[in-house]
Amino acid sequence: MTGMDFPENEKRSLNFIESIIEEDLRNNKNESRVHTRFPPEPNGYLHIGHAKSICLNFGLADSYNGLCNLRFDDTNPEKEDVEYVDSIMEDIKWLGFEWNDTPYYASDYFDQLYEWSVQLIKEGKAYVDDQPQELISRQRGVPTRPGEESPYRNRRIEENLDLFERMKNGEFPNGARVLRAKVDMASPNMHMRDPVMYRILHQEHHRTGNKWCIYPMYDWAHGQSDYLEGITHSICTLEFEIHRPLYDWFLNQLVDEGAYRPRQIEFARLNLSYTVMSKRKLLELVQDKHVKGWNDPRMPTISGYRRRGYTPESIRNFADRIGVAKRDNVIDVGLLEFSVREHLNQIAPRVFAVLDPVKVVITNYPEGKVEHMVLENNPEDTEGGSREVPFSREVYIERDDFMEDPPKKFFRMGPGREVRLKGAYIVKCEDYIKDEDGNITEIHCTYDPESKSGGSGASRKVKGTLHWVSTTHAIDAEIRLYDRLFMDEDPAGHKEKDFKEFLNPDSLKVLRHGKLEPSLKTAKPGDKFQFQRLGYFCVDLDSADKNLVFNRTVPLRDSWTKMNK
RNA sequence: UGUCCGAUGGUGUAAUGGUAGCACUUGUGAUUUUGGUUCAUACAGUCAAGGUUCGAAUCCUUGUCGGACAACCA
Repeated sequence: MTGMDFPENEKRSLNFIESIIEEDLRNNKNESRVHTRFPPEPNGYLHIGHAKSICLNFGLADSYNGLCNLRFDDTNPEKEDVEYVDSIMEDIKWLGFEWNDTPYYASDYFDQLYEWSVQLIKEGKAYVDDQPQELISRQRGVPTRPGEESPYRNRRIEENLDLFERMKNGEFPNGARVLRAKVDMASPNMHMRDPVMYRILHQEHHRTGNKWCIYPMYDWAHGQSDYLEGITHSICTLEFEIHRPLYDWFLNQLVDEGAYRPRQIEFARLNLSYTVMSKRKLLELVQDKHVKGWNDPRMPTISGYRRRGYTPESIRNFADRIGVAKRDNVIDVGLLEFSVREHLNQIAPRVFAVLDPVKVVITNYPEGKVEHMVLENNPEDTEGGSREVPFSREVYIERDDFMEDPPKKFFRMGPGREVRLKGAYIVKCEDYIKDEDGNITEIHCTYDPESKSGGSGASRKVKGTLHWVSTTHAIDAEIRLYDRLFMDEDPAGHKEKDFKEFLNPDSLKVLRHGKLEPSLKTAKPGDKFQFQRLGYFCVDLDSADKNLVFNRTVPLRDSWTKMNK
């Protein structure tokens, strides 16, 4: 793996999974191998929650010189699709990870799983149940009381064998029969009450086509897949904790005591404030066209963040910061944004862009004169170089940067005040013009020729510094200021409500006439910039008219707005 | 009145019987050609009650609170 930005010398303490692994290593368990896996179901795009799991699984394999498989958990053809398979592989690569060997698929094990099922039937540990779903569910009962055994539970082995084969051969319709493991109907753990191993599903599979019409359930497929791949540490989220006894039960039926076997370890999934991360809900947003696709920049998907301008490094650093534990958590989305700013601050060139322009005329600056001001691209990057920005008699500044009657703590332009136009001159506001509605249409300034940046008189200090764009040289661009899409502060708390009530109506604002400095003319899709005082922006490309379009990745940290609250 | 899991500053996460540390947030200050960045500094924590121990966030007991589990989803 490449590009992890952790200082080598920094001593990192172990999280609880690392502690478990190190103990296994000390005990020489499984020949001291470390082999993890990332097992998404290809039924949606990866989101920021998956990023945590990816960083964990691939990161662990990396730090213990082990391997990490990518395995598609494709046991339910009703929801799955190759589009998702492809996007998942793309997103993992983009995050900077490489999976062991080739991608693996649970569907590659359908034959082996079938064979093992036959073996369990022969051993009297599995049976075919003819009852309808509702009845089976009712017999399972409630967690506080023992369940009731199915009348088919003690069916003859030969009959089970025959029925199971006929299930496989397609002799029965969907839902007619299931194969169940004979575990314990009285177990306080509902998952142990004779769980379903196979259901009948006459449904084409995106990889096995029409070969199968019975498909294994998660519990019957997952641990066995881990075993077949030589996984040592099967790391999953907390909701599978209660499945672990069943995970172990199945393995115990197939594997001798003391032999190699995988071990399931659970951690708390990521919850992000203001962010909905349920695949079901995200799918609904896509299908109902609230967003333009899974990679809409407002989506908390990996591909959405990528398009919005997040970097893989920042997401990996975020994953490292939030840590791993078993306690339920809600991480402030501000921490993700901090991680993004932190990285973008190092790599993104500063440029001038004016989103809400008002014209400034420098009355004592010669008409027609143009000076090319030299500006540092990035003060955080000594090798970032510099560029020339044309300056002339008329420039745009941000409407917010002028106040007719400014309060004391406002450092920017106001009548009679002096400010510096960054990289150029100190100007003084002499006058301004308003239209009949009271809107300011033009500001008149004079400039101090001695104050040119880099010149002998440049040391004079003024309170404020403004960004600007020469009116005759400015280029236009569409600039999208994305806001948080979801208002859902506690995703877990509102699960019964329609989450769409929490959609933020301001989540997409388009400013069609941003004025940009001319160097941006050559910007390419994916290029990232800091628009001074406005935030970090990433070039999207509007496929329709090839106009320059910028997505705001994240606003700057803004203490000015805080001061005014 | 089931089983399993969890509980450390506002939010997260370390300390594995021996100094409760780190990050984000927040406050203050310094630097600054953007009020950003950077740096310094401050505030703030072991759910409760017992027990074991020279010593407990850590081990034990009880309680409280929170989460997960009753799909032919994963």
